[in-house]
Amino acid sequence: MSDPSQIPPAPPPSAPAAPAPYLSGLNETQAQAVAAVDGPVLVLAGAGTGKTRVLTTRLAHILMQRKARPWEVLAVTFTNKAAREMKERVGNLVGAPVEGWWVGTFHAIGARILRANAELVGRQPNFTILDSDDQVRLVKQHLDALEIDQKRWPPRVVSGAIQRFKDRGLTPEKLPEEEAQSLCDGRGLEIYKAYQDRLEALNACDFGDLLLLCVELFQTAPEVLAKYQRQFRYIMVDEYQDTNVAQYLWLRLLAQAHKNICCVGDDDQSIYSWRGAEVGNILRFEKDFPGATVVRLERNYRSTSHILAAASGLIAHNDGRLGKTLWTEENDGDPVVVRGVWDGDEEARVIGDEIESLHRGGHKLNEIAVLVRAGFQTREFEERLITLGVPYRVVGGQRFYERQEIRDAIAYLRVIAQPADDLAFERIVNLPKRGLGDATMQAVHLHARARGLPLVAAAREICGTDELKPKARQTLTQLIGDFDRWRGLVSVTDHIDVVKTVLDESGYTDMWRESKAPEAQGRLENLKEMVVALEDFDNLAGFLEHVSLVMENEENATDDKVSLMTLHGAKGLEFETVFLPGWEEGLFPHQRALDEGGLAALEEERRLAYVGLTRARKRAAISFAANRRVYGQWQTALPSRFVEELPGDNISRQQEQGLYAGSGYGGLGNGGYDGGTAFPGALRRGGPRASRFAGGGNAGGGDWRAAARDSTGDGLTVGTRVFHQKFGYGRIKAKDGDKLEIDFEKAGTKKVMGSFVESVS
DNA sequence: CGAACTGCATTTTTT
DNA sequence: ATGCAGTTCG
Repeated sequence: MSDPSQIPPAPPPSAPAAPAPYLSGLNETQAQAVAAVDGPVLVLAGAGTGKTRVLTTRLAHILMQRKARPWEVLAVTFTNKAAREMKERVGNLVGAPVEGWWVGTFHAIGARILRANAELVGRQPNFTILDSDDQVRLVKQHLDALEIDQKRWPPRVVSGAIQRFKDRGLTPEKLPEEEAQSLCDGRGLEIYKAYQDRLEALNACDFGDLLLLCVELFQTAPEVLAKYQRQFRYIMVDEYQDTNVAQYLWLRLLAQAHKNICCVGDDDQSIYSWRGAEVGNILRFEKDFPGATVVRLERNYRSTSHILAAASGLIAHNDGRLGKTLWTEENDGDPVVVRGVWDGDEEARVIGDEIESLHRGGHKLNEIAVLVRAGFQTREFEERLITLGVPYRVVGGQRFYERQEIRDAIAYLRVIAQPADDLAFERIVNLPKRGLGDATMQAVHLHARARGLPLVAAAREICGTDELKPKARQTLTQLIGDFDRWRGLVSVTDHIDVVKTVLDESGYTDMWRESKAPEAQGRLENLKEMVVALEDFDNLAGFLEHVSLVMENEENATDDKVSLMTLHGAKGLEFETVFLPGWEEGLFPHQRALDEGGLAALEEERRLAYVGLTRARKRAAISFAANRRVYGQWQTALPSRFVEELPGDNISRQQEQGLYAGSGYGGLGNGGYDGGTAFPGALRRGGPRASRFAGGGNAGGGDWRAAARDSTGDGLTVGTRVFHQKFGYGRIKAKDGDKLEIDFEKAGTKKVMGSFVESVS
């Protein structure tokens, strides 16, 4: 085990005596994390503390000190982006691209190991990797076959459940009875098993299998495990807080021999429990790896102290943290702006105006982000920014390889590369329309089941019989002949030409060319783009592997645009200015989290808030609206509890926009809306509904939070008859602090804040 | 086989 | 409100 006080570590005799240049500029704890090369290490890296720098420097250090040769180093990430960045940065530190080391996502590395040992887990090395769409379709087929009510058990849900089993390392054999019972009315195990069997028959793996089958492989073939254990002298893991149980098992098995495993993560940024991530993995690290060195990176290089303190104050409301105290030497900067606005329109308007004025002042749009809780929230900002003519991009929409035409094209390639790929075959057998409809396919399916063959093989056989109508038989024979011919091309022709030929001769391109659909042109262009993308690969197989594992959007981040994205999407990024709209109870924290997940879910929402705030370098502005249209209905909203959890010293409520007056809305005049004082030019543009709010006054001044507190104990008890500016008269049904549930005579039951109503009887 | 209709849900996302 | 998916009718 290395001594953390060695900074830099004493180099071995063969290395140069002077401290390596790549180590300069690290702070003390960072250097500690880099130097602690042997034995288990946990690096708790707070937001903005130079995590990636530590990770890459540590890797470079291991390589430069000749502690290991490149292929003895394993570095795992979650996203391809992170893997790419790591490769690039380590290459820069070392001074040349590093060849031969194992860097990649869990899934990519899992796939690599599985391909090398496929036959040990019932697959062939060229197995297909199914994406989530395929998974759902496959599950649907089984639900059909087992006659399970798909209203009660939608394929998406069942597929998700199976994925979650796999995340937790649960093979069908290990699935606890009650888990199996609770899925598909007791037939959960049946369907899980059937699904797994089908994957094997298809020579396919889903994403979960890439890890779970690896774990199985390691457990059933000790000599294979031993080989990898010996090989990987040093293992590094990024974003450890996001690992699921399967990944944890996978890592633990691999690290067993040398125990040189370094996990980097931040429990406070764990926001993916809903997709199987186990914060427990990072919380338990020291128990799992006794004698582990734990290094806390607490010096933040990103944010001003106000932003940092606001974020720290917020996250301090969570229990069960490993605990870090972030600090910075940055200036105070501006306090975090907290702004209450009348409704969602106004929120978008205010933020839009502010973006515009920052831009006029020379602020890069690239350095501005609007981070929302849920995807649909980007819409109002889009509309506003379009009106203002401010360029923006919505990060994280539909991905290129998920588009219909791309998936169709890929299905053709999959059938060629992998004749047993039934899913791909079914997708394109009648695309473009060839007259191979349900009747034909039913016959093929029947035959396939009877003979235990993949669909293409069954189709080939059935064409030799007179089972099909002559026309269908002829078409199917021709299609299979085409497949054979295209397959023959692969070995003799450039793969790009193969793809062009396939798209051409199959009639697929023509199908879109002749289509009158408005989006047809765009689809054709996407297909062209895909062909261009092929140039980066040596062969079809390589391309298909890329497509299944490296699906990503090629965003040209070079254009100067405002980023609109979800809080989840923002993790790992930073911006000079960050807007955080929609901090309202029910939206953020999200109602679903409050209803279903209990305290754990609330804490995860809080971590999400923490992630959002810590994205900001210089400016952060939180906002919440008193009224918001939800599913086409106006609803009042209470400020998020997270707003109240922010330390008062680090926030500033913008007086001039303060629509939450100290006295509440009751009794204020019925004069027209005054447009506010900060943005006099911005006229209310809302629909007819908006005018109903025109009575909302702006008393200015006052602390709305104080108002909220004061509102308790002022006669608003259950049963009291009250008046609300928007909803009219009603009676208090329930009370929780200053939050009231009121049965309104006209508007029905609503939750409102006490300061919004006045007692009337 | 395609168009129109109905009903329904609508957090977060990577591989 | 809206969009999507599944179903039903022409």
